[in-house]
Amino acid sequence: MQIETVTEKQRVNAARKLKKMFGGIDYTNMPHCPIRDVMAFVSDKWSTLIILHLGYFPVLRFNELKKKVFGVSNKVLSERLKQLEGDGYVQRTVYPEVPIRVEYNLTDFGHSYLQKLIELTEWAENHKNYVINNRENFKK
Amino acid sequence: MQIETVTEKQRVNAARKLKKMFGGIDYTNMPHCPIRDVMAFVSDKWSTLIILHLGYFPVLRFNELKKKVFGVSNKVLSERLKQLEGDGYVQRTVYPEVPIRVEYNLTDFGHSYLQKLIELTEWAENHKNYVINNRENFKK
DNA sequence: CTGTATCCTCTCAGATACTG
DNA sequence: CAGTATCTGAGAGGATACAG
Repeated sequence: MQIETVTEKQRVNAARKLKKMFGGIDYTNMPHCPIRDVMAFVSDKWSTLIILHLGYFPVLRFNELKKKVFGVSNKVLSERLKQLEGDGYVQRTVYPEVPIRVEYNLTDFGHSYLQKLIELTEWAENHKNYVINNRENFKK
Repeated sequence: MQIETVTEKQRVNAARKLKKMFGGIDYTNMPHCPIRDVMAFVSDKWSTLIILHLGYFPVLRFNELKKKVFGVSNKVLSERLKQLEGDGYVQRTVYPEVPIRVEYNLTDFGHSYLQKLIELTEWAENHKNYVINNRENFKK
């Protein structure tokens, strides 16, 4: 697979942004690092899967999500949905019928995040084989 | 904080990409989902921190990394570096001096990934306060 | 200096049963 | 249907000591 070259201009730009990110960090006294908070929140497998699925299926109910997001347990799905709702990514709508019906969909903010997530997923898809290849050769 | 609006065009585009991603998925028989593999590999806290640091400091030795990537243990740092090397993100160079010197730096592929990571981190930085705000209000 | 080996803790998540 | 409650196990990761 061909790896697209990162141009000099891109690298300079990256360096500038990194400097902005790292600039204020004091390694000797760092109760919590902003970058770290941010990465922790991005890096939850189930949350990202939930958001991607709600991107593809605009509205889903609890048990529909449970089927789509294969392998997730009641507990974790419930926890993550509450968290995603609390953070503003997901809207939860209750229809007080019998039996009760609850629908989930992305908010505008959720869609904004979805864009980033798709970009990342695309990148990963495109380079998956390259990584797998490397990994195989490295073992030898 | 102002959330930038996701345009209709962007949403349509996202839907198209999601369709491509989700299109081939059979929920009834899915030993492993490609999206999932991909997300798992993206979503390791220590790996992302290592890559971001190697983006900012072009070359780092083992113990330097250990100081910068605050809180990481020998074991985990060593594991992740081996993995990142094996996958092709990081180059490891040994100088057989006494005492031995080992240097780590990003490969071109690593820089390509770094670009994506920075974009994501920037997004997260920009929306951090919005999320924290939501979270506070949700508790009430 | 750059790791590896070992042990040990402790969280997270899966399974199951149950409730409004 | 949409979750909550409880229990349990696996496994990730921290601390420490040690090796090349």
